[in-house]
Amino acid sequence: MTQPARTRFAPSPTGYLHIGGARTALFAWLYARHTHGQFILRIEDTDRKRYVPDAVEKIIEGLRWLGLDWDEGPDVGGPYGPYIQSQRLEKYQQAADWLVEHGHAYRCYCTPDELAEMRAQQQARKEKIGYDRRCRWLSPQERAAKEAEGRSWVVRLAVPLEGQVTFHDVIRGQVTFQNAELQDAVLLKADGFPTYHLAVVVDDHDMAITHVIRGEEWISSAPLHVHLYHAFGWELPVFAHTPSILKPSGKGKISKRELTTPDGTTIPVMLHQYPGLGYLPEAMFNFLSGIGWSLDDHTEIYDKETAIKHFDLKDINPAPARFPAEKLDWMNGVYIRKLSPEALHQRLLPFLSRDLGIPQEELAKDERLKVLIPAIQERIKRLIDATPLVDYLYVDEVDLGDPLSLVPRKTTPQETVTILHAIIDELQAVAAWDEATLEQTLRALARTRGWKAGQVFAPIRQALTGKKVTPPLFPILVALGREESLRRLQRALRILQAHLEQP
RNA sequence: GCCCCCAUCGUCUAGAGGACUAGGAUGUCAGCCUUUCAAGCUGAAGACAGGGGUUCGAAUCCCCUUGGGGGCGCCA
Repeated sequence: MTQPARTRFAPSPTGYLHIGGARTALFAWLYARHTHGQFILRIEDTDRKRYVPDAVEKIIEGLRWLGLDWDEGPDVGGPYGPYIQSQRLEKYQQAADWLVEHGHAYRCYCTPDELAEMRAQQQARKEKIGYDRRCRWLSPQERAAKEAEGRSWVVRLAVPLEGQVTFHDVIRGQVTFQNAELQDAVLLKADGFPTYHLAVVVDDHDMAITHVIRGEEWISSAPLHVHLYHAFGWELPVFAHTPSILKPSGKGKISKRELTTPDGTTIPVMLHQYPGLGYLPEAMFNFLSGIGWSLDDHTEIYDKETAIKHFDLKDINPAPARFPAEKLDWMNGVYIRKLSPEALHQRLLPFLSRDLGIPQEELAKDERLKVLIPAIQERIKRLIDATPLVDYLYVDEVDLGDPLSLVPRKTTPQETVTILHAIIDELQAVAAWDEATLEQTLRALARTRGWKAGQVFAPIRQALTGKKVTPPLFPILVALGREESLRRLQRALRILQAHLEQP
């Protein structure tokens, strides 16, 4: 058995949770649960300029919807709190001071304007872009002078000038960078807030995180973090840089607040958009876990417990993946079909209520709807797909459109009038109004009169719903009841006849 | 431009030197079923990016090329 791991998901509240972030969180959660360790939620709100007020709330909502839970976090507390970085500022400031005192970092007095100017010059001379370390070599006297001027300063990491750093990544193996390629990154900003680099390292160490699981966009700053761990004399955590999820087009990774178009259709990339479209959280979980990881060589549908049992970081595929949107729809359909009719009924209520403008309580009691649930269950991929399959129940008069739409293929309008008459006669006389009896009766009618079943069914479908595509007829007849069904059939017949009598 | 990561059917993936005639899924197409549409079942087409090595043997190891992704901020 592997050692219990402490993993964390550390989103920045500069926006909402997107698919890629959710999948990374899911992997970190899976690994914590797999090892019977802990999963921690930490909020990295060190960028005051880009802070989005309700982002934390939305992110938490999204993670919970997905079915993730955390042992420690801003909302649940824990022994290593606080779990919000803006509440831990002293820790970072102390850490930065310590680094400066011990020669691992230095104060830099350059202003943003000076830095911009420096970069512009580097660009003009086609030199490598990056901080030229001018403040690293300042003499004590020069420093004293800068401070006397009252200039503000940032703390920068003094990276080794030569040699290389190597770290081990569970899903990529050894990764090596030349120190000469590294920047003297800012650790503490002029406003006293830490940058990501300082804050993650300090917090991951403080919170006893054993596995740093994050998106692959962090690979290039990992060497900086390794140097920080070394400077502090701390033990390195295990790194796992998760592959990014690309747009369905394959061009670029999925980014915040962007809707992507594969071939005309738009696909939401923010997690919070999915519940409202009628995707089930258990389907979403299953689906997301299957991007960059697979249970085995043939299992597609599995629950959380099974995933936990099989999951391992080292099995993550390092290659970036496109977002396979079509597969999500298929999988969501699978999960919808797995629901009991009662459960599906419950989950459908908010969507139908919204689309039909009918209070949920009213719909919940509607027996007609219940009759139709099993029939629509295998016909929808998302919860929002149900509305057009039941909306005809809730209209006073069906919109028949062109009266000739009542006429089936290979049938004349006159013949259709005859068929409708026969249907109405038959249904008025039918002994019991249940699916079996109705089917028997109508099939018998077709047989004795020499009509194809479709010639009888098509006009009924059209008369009752005004649609060409609907769930099966008999549940609809039962749902509407004898009286309403006949009323709609008679009205359809009248309209067709009237149409035929016109010159 | 420089650095890093990556490379199996259209797409998501299995594959850790011989078990590969490269497996599963999705999507597509066809057939069956059938009252429409679905669902279901059957079947088909469909991939190791290219080139060099290493080895008795390579999808699997190494190198190069190409292609994709990421990074190069007082953003995370």
